[in-house]
Amino acid sequence: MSKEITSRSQDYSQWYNDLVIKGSLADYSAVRGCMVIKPYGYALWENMRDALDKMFKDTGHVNAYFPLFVPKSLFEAEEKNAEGFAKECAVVTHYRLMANPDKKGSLMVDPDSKLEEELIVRPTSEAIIWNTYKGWIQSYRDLPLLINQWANVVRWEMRTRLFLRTAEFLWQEGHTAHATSTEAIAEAVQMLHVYADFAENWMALPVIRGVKSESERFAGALDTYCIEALMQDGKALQAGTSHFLGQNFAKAFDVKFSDKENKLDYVWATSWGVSTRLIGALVMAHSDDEGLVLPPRIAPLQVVIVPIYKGPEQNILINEKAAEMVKQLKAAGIRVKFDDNDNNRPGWKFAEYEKKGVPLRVAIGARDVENNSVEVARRDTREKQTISLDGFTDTINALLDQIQQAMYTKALAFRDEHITRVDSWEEFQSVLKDKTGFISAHWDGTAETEDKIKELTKATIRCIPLDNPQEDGKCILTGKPSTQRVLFAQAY
RNA sequence: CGGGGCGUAGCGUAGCCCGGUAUCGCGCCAGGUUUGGGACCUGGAGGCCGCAGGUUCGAAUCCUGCCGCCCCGACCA
Repeated sequence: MSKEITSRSQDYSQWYNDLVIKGSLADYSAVRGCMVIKPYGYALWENMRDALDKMFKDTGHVNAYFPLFVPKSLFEAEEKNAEGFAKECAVVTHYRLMANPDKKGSLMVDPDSKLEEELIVRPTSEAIIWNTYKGWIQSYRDLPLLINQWANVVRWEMRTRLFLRTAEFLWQEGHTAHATSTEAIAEAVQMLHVYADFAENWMALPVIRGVKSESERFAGALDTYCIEALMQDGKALQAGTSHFLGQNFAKAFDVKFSDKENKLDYVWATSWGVSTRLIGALVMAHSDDEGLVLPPRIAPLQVVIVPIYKGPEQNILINEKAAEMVKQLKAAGIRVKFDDNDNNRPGWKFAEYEKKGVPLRVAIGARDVENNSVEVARRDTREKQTISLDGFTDTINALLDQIQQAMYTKALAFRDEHITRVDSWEEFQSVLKDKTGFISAHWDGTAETEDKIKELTKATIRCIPLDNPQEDGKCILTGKPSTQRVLFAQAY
């Protein structure tokens, strides 16, 4: 990692934007606060989506789709939820345009097309979904209801950043209904572990599993479980959340079921989601100054083969060899591209695929064909080695596994180095300022103290880790008694 | 909504203070030589200098208004 990104300079924003844009993941769009996800970035998202989707299905969930628009009356039904999102909603008030009589060639909203009831563009779908579930659930036999949807949502943020906080983003949201509180909590926790599993094993991104403090909790939830990751600049990023919603939404939308004893009760709910923000996490956790570094398991391209030749004879010879390699790799399920584009020279291609974070680059030239070998360069370490074409596919597979593992190990080491146990307020401030990262410290458990710390340092409680060891201590700020340490950090 | 910065070719920019036919790089097009770490040569295309108004013989440059973008705050379950 370079000095540029270890310090929290003002250039960090620029560094991040360059990675995303020059890595061909996404770009700013003509719509304020919204981004265009480019084909390469979308292919990455598809790989992430497919892996997650399989994990959801393996845990018994099915996919469905609900409307983009939420009538205001439904939106406001769950009071806390509505209040939490009210300040960032896009609202549809009219359904028609007309020619502007005062300005030729321009359109205006037709005042006669005003909607009787405004439609909220979903910032999240609890309301519309629970209104639907009301008609689907009568008996304990209808439970549990385990549904996920892949969708876009809109949150009208004042300031946006590519992937991390855009006005519109893609995500999945699971919404489940259960007969008992215990079962719903188990579901919320299970999905948290699914997310953590995905982050660690697919994205090579170590995360801390925890629960949010009351003031950081999802609006309308009784508990918010979360995974928290650490970025290379020492700031934390909430990478996924899973909420135990209690009976709040069931009560707001009157969703009751008869149990085995024919007693009526409200159902218990969860919701959980991860978004394209994960791509931002990926970029900030692994990239270096040469560009993106993508973990092999989700990289759109795992291997790129670059031919190096002088003259058409060599070209033909190398192309034949490369075609053979591509065939072998594809047969082994490896995502490979042979870049035989003659417009760009090898050096240009090397740099290009490094920016895009392709895990392995294979260079093949005349001398390689002669030696029955190729040169392989790892993106994560930038090491090059010459390998034999005998057992080529196995070697590549092994290298991809090694890269996946090494990226995780490296990120984990960085993360662990940046969890600091702190017992004094002075140290708390100096660690935040100089070392950055997570701080494990005692807290008196009050929202007032949490607010005060945020005001003084911009650090918030990221989570209370699951299975957090209990120990007596004194609050870092107030000195009041505390029973456990919690994790603080400045966050995205 | 406050504070700062910026709008000049597809992208990145110089010129603005001190007014006089818009600079350079990348990219693009054509041809050729090249190809083991972002090649080179030659030729070429591409501009309402953010928009509107004003001052002036003359405005990218000065003045006024507007619009847009970026950064820092506020905001971000």
